[in-house]
Amino acid sequence: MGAGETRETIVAQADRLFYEQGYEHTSFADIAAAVQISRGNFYYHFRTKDEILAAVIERRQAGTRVLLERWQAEGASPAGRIASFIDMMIMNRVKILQHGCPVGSLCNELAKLDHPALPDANGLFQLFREWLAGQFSALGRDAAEADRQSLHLLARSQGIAALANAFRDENFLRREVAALHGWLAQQTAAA
Amino acid sequence: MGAGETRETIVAQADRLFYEQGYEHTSFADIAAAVQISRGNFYYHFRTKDEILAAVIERRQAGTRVLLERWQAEGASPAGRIASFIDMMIMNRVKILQHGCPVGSLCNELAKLDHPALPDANGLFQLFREWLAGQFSALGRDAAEADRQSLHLLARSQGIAALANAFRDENFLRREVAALHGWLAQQTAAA
DNA sequence: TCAAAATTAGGACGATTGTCCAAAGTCGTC
DNA sequence: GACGACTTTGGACAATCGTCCTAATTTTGA
Repeated sequence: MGAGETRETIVAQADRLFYEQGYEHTSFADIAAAVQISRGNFYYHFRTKDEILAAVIERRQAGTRVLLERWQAEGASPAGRIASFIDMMIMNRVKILQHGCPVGSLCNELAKLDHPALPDANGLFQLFREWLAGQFSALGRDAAEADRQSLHLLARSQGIAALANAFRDENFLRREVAALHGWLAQQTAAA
Repeated sequence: MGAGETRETIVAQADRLFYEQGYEHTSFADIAAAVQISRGNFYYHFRTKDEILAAVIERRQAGTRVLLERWQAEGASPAGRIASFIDMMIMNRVKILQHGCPVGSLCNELAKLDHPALPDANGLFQLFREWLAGQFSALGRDAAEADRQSLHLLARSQGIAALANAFRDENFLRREVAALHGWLAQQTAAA
């Protein structure tokens, strides 16, 4: 296996484990076992745990950018694109019920650890924030109001993920997603 | 210092540290240093880390019950009591901006750790859930609808705390709290 | 006052952590 | 086919973790 492939596998497995078990709770041994390589080889690709965290965050940012670009290209209207964001919680409902929001839980953990990579993790929120604000702008809102609505939608989503995870309640998740669609329809009509 | 006082001090400091740094990231040494006792004395009061976590959760539950009873007694109406819950985010805004919601972040962490105390931590959510549902019932909702509105409000609050913490944005927090009051007024009018 | 009980101090323990290294293995290239 | 670069291996390392024990100290009660 080439070095690039091994590295990519390591980052992918670390990404999954950080989501499922948390960053600090996941050890080098855990990742090495998941990738089925020795801890020494692990060190060849990443010298510190911070390095792999940075790689995981970078990977998530790249994935998020791809996702947003797809929604941008496939959405027929700004409202339709925002609806894609909302429906993401339905698409990922199984994992959300099990492990919460990957962005929110990571930022929460890194904040507690006072970890230097926290701003990069918050950058994931920022990607969604700016993209959503762009959609609300396209709906006719001025920049400040578009940002406010973007943050409102982000917050609603975070809360839904947090409580759906705590109560393992899929009905609640679907109900709140429907409510968000209703809110979006109101915003569209008010434009 | 009597044993009861020492124990209480330990739990109080552990409570604070678990909130500020997270449960797993806080070591016995950290707590002992905060209380200014030796680790050996620490072990005299709590034999395992799980035991102290259980004590912290119990303490938070007791504190929550006191808080809810005070709101129950001091609130002039169900809507006023719900407003007390919403305003809690303003009262605790400094800590929320710094460390998020104590309940949400603890449940999130324990879920990742697959910790046996997770149901007890979720019980903190349940206390608010049932109390809020009681208020919405007093507003005339049937039990199922009251529970749905309770969960909706809880989720909104969780999301607000999560994003206010991530972006360290007090204006956002105040704005969303105001929006929640507006939502509450709508619910009251619709009763 | 003095022995018994309760409390505290300080260190030892095995396990695990992140980090690091030396040696072996694998691969493409001349 | 052999050389040099890249990749992998398994273990060593110091530090820290939760846990536990024994001895010293303080408090209590007769």
